[in-house]
Amino acid sequence: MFTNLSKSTMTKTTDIAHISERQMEIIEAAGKILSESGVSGLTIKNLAAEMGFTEPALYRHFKSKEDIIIAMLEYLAADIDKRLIPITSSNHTPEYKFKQLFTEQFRFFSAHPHFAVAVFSDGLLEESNRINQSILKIMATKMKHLMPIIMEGQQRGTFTNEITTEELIHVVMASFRLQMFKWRLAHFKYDITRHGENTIQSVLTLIKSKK
Amino acid sequence: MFTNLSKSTMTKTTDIAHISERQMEIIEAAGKILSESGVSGLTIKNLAAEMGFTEPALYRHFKSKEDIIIAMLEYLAADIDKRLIPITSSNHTPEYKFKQLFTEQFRFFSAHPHFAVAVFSDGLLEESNRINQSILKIMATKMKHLMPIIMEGQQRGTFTNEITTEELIHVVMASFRLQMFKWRLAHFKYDITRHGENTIQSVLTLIKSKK
DNA sequence: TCGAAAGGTTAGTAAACACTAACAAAATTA
DNA sequence: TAATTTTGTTAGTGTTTACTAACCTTTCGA
Repeated sequence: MFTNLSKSTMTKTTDIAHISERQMEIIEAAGKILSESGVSGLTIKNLAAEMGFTEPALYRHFKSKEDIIIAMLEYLAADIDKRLIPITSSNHTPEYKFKQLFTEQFRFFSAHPHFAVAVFSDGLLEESNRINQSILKIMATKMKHLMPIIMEGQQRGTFTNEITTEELIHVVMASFRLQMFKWRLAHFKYDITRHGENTIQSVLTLIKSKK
Repeated sequence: MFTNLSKSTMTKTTDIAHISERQMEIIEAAGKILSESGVSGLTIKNLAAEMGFTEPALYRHFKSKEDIIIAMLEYLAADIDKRLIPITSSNHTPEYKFKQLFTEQFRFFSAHPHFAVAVFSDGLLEESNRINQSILKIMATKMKHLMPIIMEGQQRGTFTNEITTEELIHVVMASFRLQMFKWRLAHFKYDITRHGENTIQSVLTLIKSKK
C-alpha cells in the first residue's frame, strides 16, 4: 500500500486508465444486457445476476452504475480509435479508405452488437451529463477519422465538391446511424456486414463526383 | 348510460378515436416535459405537476402511462399524415414536392419540439411493444409520402437511378433523422427550419441525376 | 330539483431502483 | 505463518416508480 501523493483529491470517479479483468467482464455483461433488454434492462440487479454474483459485489469494482456505463463508453471510444487509425493513416485512395472505414465498423458491431445499443441509443443520453459527453466523444472520434478521408477525396476530385465537407459527412454519418438503428430494431437478426456493404456502396455512388 | 353492445370485450386500452380536451392538454403537457427533461423525466408525478393537479387525476383520463404515450404518438402520426397529404397529392415537380415535404416537417417540429424527442428517441422504444409499433407507424407514414415522390423523380430522370429507390429513401430519411438528433442535442437552441433548408438542399444536390 | 356521472382529492399500496453497513472467506504478501 | 488486502456475502437503507381505494365536490341532464 503506497501513499496517495500525486493525482490526489480522491476523485469520485472510478479510475478508467487501467480496467481490471473483472471490470472488463462487467462491461461485457453490461453490453450483453444492453443488446438483449436495452437501456431500461441495464439495472444493477440484472447486471449482478448476469455476472453470477450479488449486487454489492459490483460496487467493489465500480463506484456507481454511471461509472460502469462510462467505462464501457470510454473503452469503446478507445477501441474504435485504435481500429480506425491504421485505416486512416494508410496510403490508399480515399474511396478505398472510405470503404474500409465502414467495413471495419460494421464488422466490429457485428461482433459486439451490444455496443450498437450503447452508442445509438439516446436512452442513455439523458442519464447524466458525463455519459452524454462520452457518447459525443465516440461520435467525435468517428468524425476525426472520416473528415480527412472526405476532404482528401474532395481535393482529388473523387468526391463531389457541390456540397461542403460538413454536409457530406452529415449524410454519410446519418446513413450509417440509420443502418444501425434499423438493425437494432430487427434485434440484430440479419447480417449487418452484408447489408452494410450495400449501404456503403450506395452512399459512395451518391457522393462520388459527377463527371 | 347505454348498454355496451358492439365493440365490447372492454379493451384495456384507452379509446384513441376521439381525444377529449383534457386528454389533449395532458398530451401537450407530456410533450413539454419530454422536450425539457427527456423520456426519463416523463413520470406521472411530473406530468400531474405540469397539469396542476394530483397524480390520480390523470387516471381519470388515461388508463395508464403507456396509454398516454401511445395517444401522443397516434395523434402525431395522424397529424403528420394530414399535413403531408396535400403536398404529396399536388401537381408540382418531384423536386418541389421533396423540398416542401421536408420544409413542412421542419416547420412542424420547430413549432412542437417535444415531438422530436418522442419520435427520434429510442428511449421510448423499449418501454413497450405497443409504443414500439406506434413509433414504427410514424416512420411508415413518412415513408408512405416520400416513396412516390422519389419514384416519380427517378422515372422522370430528376433523381439518380444509380441506386435503388429504397437506398435513396434510406439516405434521405437518415439525413433528416440525424438533423433532428443534433438539434435535440443542442436543446433546440438554433433555428431548425434554417438549418433544415440547408440540409434539404445538400441532400437534393446529392440525389439529383448526374447529367 | 335531484340523482348520477364526471373529475377532482387525500392517503396509501407494492415493486423496483441504486446503493451501503457489517461481516466472512479467500488470496496475497511480509 | 500471520497480517493484510481483496472480493465476495447477508441484510437492509431511503427514494422513486406507476397505480389504487375511498371519498368529496362540481356539473349537468331528466
